Amino acid sequence: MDTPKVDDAVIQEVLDIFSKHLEDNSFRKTPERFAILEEIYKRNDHFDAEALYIHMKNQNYRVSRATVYNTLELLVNCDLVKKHQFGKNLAQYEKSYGYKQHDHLICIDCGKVLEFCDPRIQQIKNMMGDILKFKVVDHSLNLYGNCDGACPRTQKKEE
Amino acid sequence: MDTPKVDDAVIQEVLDIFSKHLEDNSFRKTPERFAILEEIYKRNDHFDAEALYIHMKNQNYRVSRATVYNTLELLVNCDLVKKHQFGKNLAQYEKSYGYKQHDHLICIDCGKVLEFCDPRIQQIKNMMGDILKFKVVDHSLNLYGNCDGACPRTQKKEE
DNA sequence: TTGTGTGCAAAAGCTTTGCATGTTG
DNA sequence: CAACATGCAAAGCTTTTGCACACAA
Repeated sequence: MDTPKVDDAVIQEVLDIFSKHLEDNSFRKTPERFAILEEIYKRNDHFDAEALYIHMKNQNYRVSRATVYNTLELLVNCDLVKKHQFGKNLAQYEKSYGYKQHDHLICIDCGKVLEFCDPRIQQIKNMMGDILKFKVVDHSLNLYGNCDGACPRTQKKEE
Repeated sequence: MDTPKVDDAVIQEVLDIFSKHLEDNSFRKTPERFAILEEIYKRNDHFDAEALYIHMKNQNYRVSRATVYNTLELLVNCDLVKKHQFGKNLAQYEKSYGYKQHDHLICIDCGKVLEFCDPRIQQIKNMMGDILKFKVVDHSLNLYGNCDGACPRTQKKEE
């Protein structure tokens, strides 16, 4: 729910995983790719591509939007980053290594995102895959509502 | 799962509901709004705004994209149409009156969309709402996978 | 008659692409 | 050194907005 491990050990692990993924697929190991992965794993929130781009710029990295999008796709492909669409036409991303599967509850008033886990999702995936003859490889469950008293009505109070 | 009722009785019902909704909110009853609703209820598939716009044009209605988007929003607000995002940056819509709640299974290879119902979703919504102090008003559950043997690999074979 | 709704086209916002240059393998 | 990745800017696509005109109330 809070304070995920952001230590250097985790960052080293994901860098290694990414490095191997690039190797296995004959993609090149560029400094930009590793820098982007590292910055993502120093963050703890959900972010969009533009925010990540700005963040990289602020850290004085010389990157382009194209590279940010390109790298995000690579990271999604090797399961180090997860991509979401919380109802709007704007992709949101979050790091995913070392976190257990979870889903999201989104406040339609203030945009706040909470996370939760429920084992019944896995059961539903298995059952529906069997019944409908689908090989289910992924899912997305979003609950929409509002956080009532706690809702600041403004965009993202705690940032 | 198939052949939903598309008879005139249903269309009349939704036209009445929409009419009342417009009245209650002091919105005007324009021919465009009713024409769009009617065309939506003659279809049985998931569609995007552009496809609906083209469809209206082909029927020789004189409508604009602005009106299509405007009307879709009105229809979503009064629960006659449901809006989805199946992973891509493109809103998909479907009529929702008279259908029981259902979720979707999307083929990542051919884009085919299947529907299913599972009561456990409702349980999860209730439980998570209680635990996290959220008033859950809506949800979206998409399962992604592929339909293997049945998958035509091409976009939407049956259209 | 008044003001909301519409059509049209331009603008906005997110993402992708083209091209010349740089850099990895 | 050859091919791929990058930066930059332009283009693409979906959706929204501005404005003058039409029409519902």
